[in-house]
Amino acid sequence: MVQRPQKTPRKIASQKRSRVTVDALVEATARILVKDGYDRASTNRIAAVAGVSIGTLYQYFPSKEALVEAVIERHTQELSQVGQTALLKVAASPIEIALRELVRAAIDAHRVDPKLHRVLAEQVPRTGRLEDIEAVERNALPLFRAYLEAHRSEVDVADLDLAAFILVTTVEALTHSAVITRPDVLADEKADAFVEEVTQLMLRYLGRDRGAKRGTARSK
Amino acid sequence: MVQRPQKTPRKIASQKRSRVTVDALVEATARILVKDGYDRASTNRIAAVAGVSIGTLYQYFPSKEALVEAVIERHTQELSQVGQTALLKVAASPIEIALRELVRAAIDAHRVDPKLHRVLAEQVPRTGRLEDIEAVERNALPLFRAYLEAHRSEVDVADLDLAAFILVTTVEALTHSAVITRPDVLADEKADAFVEEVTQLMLRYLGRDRGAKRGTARSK
DNA sequence: GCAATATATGAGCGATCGCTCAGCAAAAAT
DNA sequence: ATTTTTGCTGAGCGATCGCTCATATATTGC
Repeated sequence: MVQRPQKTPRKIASQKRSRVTVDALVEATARILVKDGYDRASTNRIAAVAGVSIGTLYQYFPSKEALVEAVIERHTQELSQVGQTALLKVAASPIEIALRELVRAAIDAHRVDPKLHRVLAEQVPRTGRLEDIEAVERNALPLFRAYLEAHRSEVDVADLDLAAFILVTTVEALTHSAVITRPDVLADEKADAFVEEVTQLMLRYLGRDRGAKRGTARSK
Repeated sequence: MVQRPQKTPRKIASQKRSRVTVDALVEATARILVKDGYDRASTNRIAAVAGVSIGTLYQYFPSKEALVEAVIERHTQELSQVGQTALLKVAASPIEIALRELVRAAIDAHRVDPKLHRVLAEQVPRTGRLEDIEAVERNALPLFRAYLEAHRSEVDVADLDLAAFILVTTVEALTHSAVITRPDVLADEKADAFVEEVTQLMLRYLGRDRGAKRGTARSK
């Protein structure tokens, strides 16, 4: 259990057969993480579920951490993809339109694989190379900042960096919390209200939509 | 390593001597968590640092999880204390004053023991009884909701529950992120600007301070 | 076909872990 | 003073873990 494993894999998958093996290992890791949690996700078990021997596992992943990192990498890519696609789509739209779409996208992203997302967020110790899962935010922040910059005239804030940080952090936290611990606020009829509230939170902060009539078309 | 330990301690500290022991164990656990991380925080090591035998440890804590839970409990209490005190202090103040104070309090709370806070947030697997560290939020939410309710006339939102959830989650996420991953935004000169931005985010959302002059007295 | 290379196997090592238990020591009750 | 209760000790058990390595099997290049 002492951690003095390699830092790099001994081999890199080159033939098709081995690429299949690598995929199976990553997929098995994800499945076990979801089903049994991080602590019970032993490398022996992962190899067994992937249908390969433990030795094979260590051909391509130098440590358990590397395996989990691959899962995080894959998951993060999927999330970021949703976000980037959404940002591209609304790049030319005014903030009133764009922010609403981005909030929707953030929720969609968290729904890609919520169970895995939860495990990664709650159980995987962030250590070494996976210091923070919030790599998604790191990806999203500069992109969103660029959007704000392009729409500078619609936006009334002193510090764009700070504003981008605040908004990205806020949206991530709210969608995360909603998906993970408050599924009720995302139930069918209520989901729109939630999107609307978060959108308003952002719009008003940016100095738009001030004094808009409120309390209409929102229930409870 | 199989997890079939007791669920309750065999003994409960009754004499002063043993209460000292219990304190030492909790304190040692916190110190080791900070210094070595969760994985290396073994019960044997904890007992050694606390200066008691491993057997004694298991007199008062049925499992490693119970020990960590005690640390979380203690830490959570301290945080909640800061929040509750602040809320009491501003209970009668208008939201323009109160929210700013609450933001400050949230930052202060996260500064109580940031290193421990970080370890608890990032490394401790949330499993079993410690499903979510965000118990702080669970404590804060009803209190803050009550404050909003008492100031209903100053607030223009349709759904108080939803608004309270959004604001509490947002403030927690922003102060957490700032303290943990962006200490730069809390540097001396900039801290006030950060407080101000977060306060404005909340105030504007609640329908106050619309159309206020911005871009003054804030730098960069 | 045959060597060379790439891939896969799995028994098992060394380390560590969480935890138990039989016995001893101090404190409280009698 | 003696018994009873409470607190403390630590060697070591059983389990599991991450991981290595000697060996075997596919695949590729010639």
